[in-house]
Amino acid sequence: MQYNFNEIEAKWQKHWAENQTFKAENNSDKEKFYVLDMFPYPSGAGLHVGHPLGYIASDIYARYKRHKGFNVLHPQGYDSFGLPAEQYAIQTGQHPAITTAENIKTYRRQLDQIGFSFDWSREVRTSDPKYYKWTQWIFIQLFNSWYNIDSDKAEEIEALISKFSSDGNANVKAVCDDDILKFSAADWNAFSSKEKQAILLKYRLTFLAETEVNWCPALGTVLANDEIINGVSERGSHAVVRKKMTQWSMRITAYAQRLLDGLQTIDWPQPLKDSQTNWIGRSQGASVTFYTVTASTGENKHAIEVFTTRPDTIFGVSFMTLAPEHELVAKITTPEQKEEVEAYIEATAKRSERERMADVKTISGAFTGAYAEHPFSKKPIPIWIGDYVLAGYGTGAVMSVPCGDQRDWNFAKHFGITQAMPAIPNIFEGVDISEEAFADKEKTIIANSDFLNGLPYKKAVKTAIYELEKLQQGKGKINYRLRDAVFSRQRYWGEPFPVYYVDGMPQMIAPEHLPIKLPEVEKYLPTETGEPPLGNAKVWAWCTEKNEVVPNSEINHTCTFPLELNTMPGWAGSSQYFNRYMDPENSDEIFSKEAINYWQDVDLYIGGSEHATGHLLYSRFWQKFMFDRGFVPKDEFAKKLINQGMITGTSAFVYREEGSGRVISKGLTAGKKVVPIHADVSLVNSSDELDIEGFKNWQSDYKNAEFVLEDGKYIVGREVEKMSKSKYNVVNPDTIVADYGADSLRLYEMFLGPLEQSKPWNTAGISGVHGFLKKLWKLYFDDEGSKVTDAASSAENLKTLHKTIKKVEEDIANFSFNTSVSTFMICVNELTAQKCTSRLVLEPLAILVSPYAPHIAEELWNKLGYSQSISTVPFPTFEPKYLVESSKEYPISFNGKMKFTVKLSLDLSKEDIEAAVMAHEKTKQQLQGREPKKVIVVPGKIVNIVG
RNA sequence: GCUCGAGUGGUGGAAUUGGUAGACACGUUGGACUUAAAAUCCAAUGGACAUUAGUCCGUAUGGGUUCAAGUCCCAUCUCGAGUACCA
Repeated sequence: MQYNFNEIEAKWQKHWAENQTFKAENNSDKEKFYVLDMFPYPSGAGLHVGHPLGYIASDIYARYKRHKGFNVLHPQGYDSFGLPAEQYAIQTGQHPAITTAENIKTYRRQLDQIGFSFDWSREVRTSDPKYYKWTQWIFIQLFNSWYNIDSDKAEEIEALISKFSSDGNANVKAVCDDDILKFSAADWNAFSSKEKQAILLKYRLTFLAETEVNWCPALGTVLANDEIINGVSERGSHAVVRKKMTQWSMRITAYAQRLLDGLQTIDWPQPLKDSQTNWIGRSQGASVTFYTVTASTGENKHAIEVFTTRPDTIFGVSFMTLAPEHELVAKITTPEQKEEVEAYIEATAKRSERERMADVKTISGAFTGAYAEHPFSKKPIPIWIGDYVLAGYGTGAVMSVPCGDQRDWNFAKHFGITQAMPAIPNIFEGVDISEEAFADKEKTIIANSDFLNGLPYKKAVKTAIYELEKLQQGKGKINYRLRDAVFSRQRYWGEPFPVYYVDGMPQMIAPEHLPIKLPEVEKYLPTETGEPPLGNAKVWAWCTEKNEVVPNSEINHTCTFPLELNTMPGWAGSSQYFNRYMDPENSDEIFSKEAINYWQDVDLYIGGSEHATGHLLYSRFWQKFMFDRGFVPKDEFAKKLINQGMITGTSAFVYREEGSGRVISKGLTAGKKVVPIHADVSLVNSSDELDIEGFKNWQSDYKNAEFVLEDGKYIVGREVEKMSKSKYNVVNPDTIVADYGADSLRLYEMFLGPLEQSKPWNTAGISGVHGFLKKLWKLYFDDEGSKVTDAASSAENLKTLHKTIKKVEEDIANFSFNTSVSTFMICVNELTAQKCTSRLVLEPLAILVSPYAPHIAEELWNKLGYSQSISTVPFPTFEPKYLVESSKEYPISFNGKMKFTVKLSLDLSKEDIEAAVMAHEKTKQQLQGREPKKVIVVPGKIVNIVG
């Protein structure tokens, strides 16, 4: 009987689908286990071999947990809103929903043929109105919440309103906009409805704000910082400019500290935690207020607030620097300096992000002519502007301490010739600052600083803050780099907001009327007036009487109002999808209490590290919000997370000689001017030899090109790059599944190397795992049929089996799937050599292999006489008694170098071992009469003879 | 620049708390079977020297700790990922 993988795999995939083998129940006596993959964006290119890597790993884990008796939730779905489908729609006019549905079909077919144990009955698609109804619902919950600093959590806005009407806002401590005026209860009650709404908007967790955004004219959309790579859009590499816009924003900053603290409670990779920590960017210091001094005219003093991590260096301040965009610049600049300052501001505004990044060495700035007063010495300090100070961080102003900060030092040196720039004062004891600033805060004490003299860093910080507080010119402060997240996108293919506008004020549509479905539009581009694509919709108004979307022509601003034209960003749909899987068909609630209380949270989440500061941070934010409001029982959504590494492609290159146009084999290119050109990897064999005819047919430009060969062959160059269509290095899983089977693909992807490591794809080695599956098959069958007997298993058989059980369980616990594949190979090699046919060994072996190669395992199980699926059969139990050894091959080392081994009983004492080894003939030979200085004996491990 | 990770045969990689470096595969070479090929099976395979026995050298580089270092410490180099003037 042959191992016919195509037939077997099709048979079992059909069986699993028909019997809903992997359907998870929301109530069970079994313990729950939730294994989650990052759901894919269904792109038009389909899956390549890199995509399934994480899915195979999580599938092995999920299947293993089923064998261990858990009720496993292992869902899959699609993150199906996104820019590519929209861009395709713009180009072709094809509705993104159609493209998306087609792509999903391809993905589903490709996923199915790999034999994943997904519970497809729970599939979600973020672009499905049944799903995004709940994304809209969460948005409404955020809108109806504010962050109470006293209780340190989000609370209902109703509670805030009743506080306002009874006490005003004086005692409310909230995370909110910072331009809120104080009002009493009487004031509040006297406000108009619109005034009240405007004030509440400053408190809500999702709110409208005028924000400076990254505007990409080519895409007609705003991009998040993490969607911009090297100053251009991640997708399409279009130019990006800064622009002010009214946007929906999410008050993620309210959660900055809790997002940091929560990292301590979850088992996520350290590099990922580090990158979230850096992204949140907590820094502890002080805010200090400086007042401008005005010359004779006696104008108003202006307050300039700065944030500093070094209040201890307050006496080292020799000038101040404001961001060119700082609002005070225009107010304080003197008439004499006006021209220079304005010229500088204009020049900075012109510099694109890209230019600023490419050129960080250039120091530029301008003097405003204004001075501030030092809070303690009362001396005047010149106020400069410079683009090294960022408007978006801190207060957009810094107190410059050139002796303690290199950028301030550079700035002061650069402008040292102007009269406005004072000489650099040194406030550090015994430190030379003539060549560079001294930023090491621990290694000195403060000098030339009045009451701070002689104090080390920590004490000086405390004292400085204490004195600033006395003057009411400063206080200790914690600053975060994290900024509120912009939540509006000027796109078509995203979730519409459940928002309409009455008199310019946003109103939420009541949850019972959700979902608000995306309207049809003729064009997917922004409108000619610069409005988002939904501005093209003809039926996009909200009637408050009918409670439905009606044609725009009915807008009368009394009962029918315009709807929001922006849509939500990509991360909206992915920030709670893991909870929706728990109860995806529920149309009354986002999920039932029973479902969320049963499943609780994700036990294992596998996905790429590129989501570290996007999806994974936003999801944690929404989860904490959902927790505060009592919707979920856990404030972290995933206990454990594993980052799978990227599978890179091995690109192939041919070399075209400049001038002649000849295509030269790699070995002959030395000393010639050649341009490397990507060749499709399918045209190259495993010895790097190019199929020249194939290449000519593929690239007709080279139809008549002359190919210069070495030894009669054209050898291509190889380079490891990210797998991508444009690099012609994509390997499709379909052909591998057709040629070797899904089980081979699964084993091979695991066998390639550690899960978390990135590694190049190379199909050459797949014959190894395929050969293993054939050998496995042959343990059970020969040409006549089944070989399995009821014969007793030998001690040797059992030793092999239990060694394997032990190792595989350890490997799964460590996500070390590559080594368990090796272990299986060793096991099968040994059992083959032992001619093992015992059912007592071969049955457990089939179960062991089942999580990794489920199709062959099902078939073997079936042929062993069982009618049920192998998928929930208990995992074999490791029994140490089969591995007990009575003796050991001791490695005998001389001065740490292993020379030979001696087989000795493990019962021997240290002294016995030493005596046995010393008496050994080879020992005498090694020592050649010398007397050893020392003999190290580690029973069970090693003997080392020194001397 | 900063943060994190990694450097082991021709290749992918293994070595769980310091204790036999190179498991398991791929590739290569030789052999068996075959008219031939595929498939399958057997043997060899880190390098150098040595007919055999064996000797020496080997985990990016240079030091160190230790009876013993791929593993621990210090310094350096290279590569990868993230981040971008964060006051």
